[in-house]
Amino acid sequence: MARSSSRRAPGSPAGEPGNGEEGNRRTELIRAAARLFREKGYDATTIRDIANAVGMRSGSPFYHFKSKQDMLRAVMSEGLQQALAALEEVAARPAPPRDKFRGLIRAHLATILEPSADFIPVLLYEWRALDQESRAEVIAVKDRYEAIWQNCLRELKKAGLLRRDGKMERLLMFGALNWIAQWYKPGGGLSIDQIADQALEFFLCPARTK
Amino acid sequence: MARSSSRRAPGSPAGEPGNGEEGNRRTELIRAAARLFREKGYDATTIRDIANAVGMRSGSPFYHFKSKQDMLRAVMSEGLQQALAALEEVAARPAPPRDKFRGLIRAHLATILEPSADFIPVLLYEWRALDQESRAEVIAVKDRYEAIWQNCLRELKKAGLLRRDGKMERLLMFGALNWIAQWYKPGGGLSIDQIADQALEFFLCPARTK
DNA sequence: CCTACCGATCGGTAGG
DNA sequence: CCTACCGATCGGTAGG
Repeated sequence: MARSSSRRAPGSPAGEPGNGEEGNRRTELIRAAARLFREKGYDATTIRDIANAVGMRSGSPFYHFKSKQDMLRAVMSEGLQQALAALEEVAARPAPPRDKFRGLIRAHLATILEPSADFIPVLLYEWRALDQESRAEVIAVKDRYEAIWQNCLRELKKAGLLRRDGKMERLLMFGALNWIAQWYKPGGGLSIDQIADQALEFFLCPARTK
Repeated sequence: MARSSSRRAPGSPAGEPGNGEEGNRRTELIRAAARLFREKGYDATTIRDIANAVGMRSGSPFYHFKSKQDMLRAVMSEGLQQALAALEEVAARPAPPRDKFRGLIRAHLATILEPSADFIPVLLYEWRALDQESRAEVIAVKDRYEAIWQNCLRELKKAGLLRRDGKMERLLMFGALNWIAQWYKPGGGLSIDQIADQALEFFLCPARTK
């Protein structure tokens, strides 16, 4: 029952009357937590940091979350669900393998590189801070996320655009893409789409790349 | 002056008489710190954890290091210097571009995957925990480490084994390789050399890969 | 390198 | 959602 508040659209404006208020405060807290967890790490972020970021006092976040761990779980779980939804939308659109692959790369890079897209970087780099019990919930969604990629790799191989389509290749690609979050600065030299194109060219076989 | 103790060989046995004792205790502390920083993160690791790991009481590490930050700096800085030495040894041996590239990959993977090789993973994943003042010292060594790779990429391109040899390609490769530290479990299915060969095949152009 | 300790800060709670 | 607070723990130090 307490979970049903997460059904509300996360981006809806705060000015509206009715039961939207509570969900908006919760969403504000999750966003602030995601940003701080990414910038300073889970352990270096205090409840007081998060509360201050949304104009609350130190005890008040516990009205919305039962613990700091629960905030981390929410950041990772809800962030990954949004990322999966975006990826599924791309995967559902019919397209040749190479175009679909580029779409997946773009969606993934948007998820980890766009300003205020802190959720998945937190998932990637704060995983060990998540309690053992909460991990299964996230892993279940991650499996679906990875399956979409593995399907795409299979199609690419069938089309002769990739030499191997094993788990190893998927992990090498994920590493290359996820690492970008470590050095990319928004507003720098390259746009997300330009980076996506360069990664695409790096991953695929040159013979039929055009 | 205080730094001169780091000249001592880090692996020398502890049983010997003379001035070797102090350096060995310091080395034990750095190793324990590296392992704990990697497992739990810098902020989640306490001085007491590190002291206990080598059989000391909580105040004693401060006889060897002036602060917890100083231990992190030592882990990163001395770890990277060792990694650079290993990489330079490979780079100095004359070999065709493809073989040299495989040698670099193997050296790098050994540095991040071998049991008790915790130093560079700490450098990679705890960077933000390092004080601003200590970063320059590490960056200077990192620049030399990266220059070796960039040189090798240039030779690979000249030999027609690589399409592009820019900074972007180096970063994509580093990401793919460094990410392996996130999922690799020693004693699992693949050896480090087998992983190196698969990565090599993934990175290079297929036409002349054999 | 140990004993004994300190000030600061942390996650979390009671009661409203 | 705030006020006021608590027990626990932390990095670090003095003195030996």
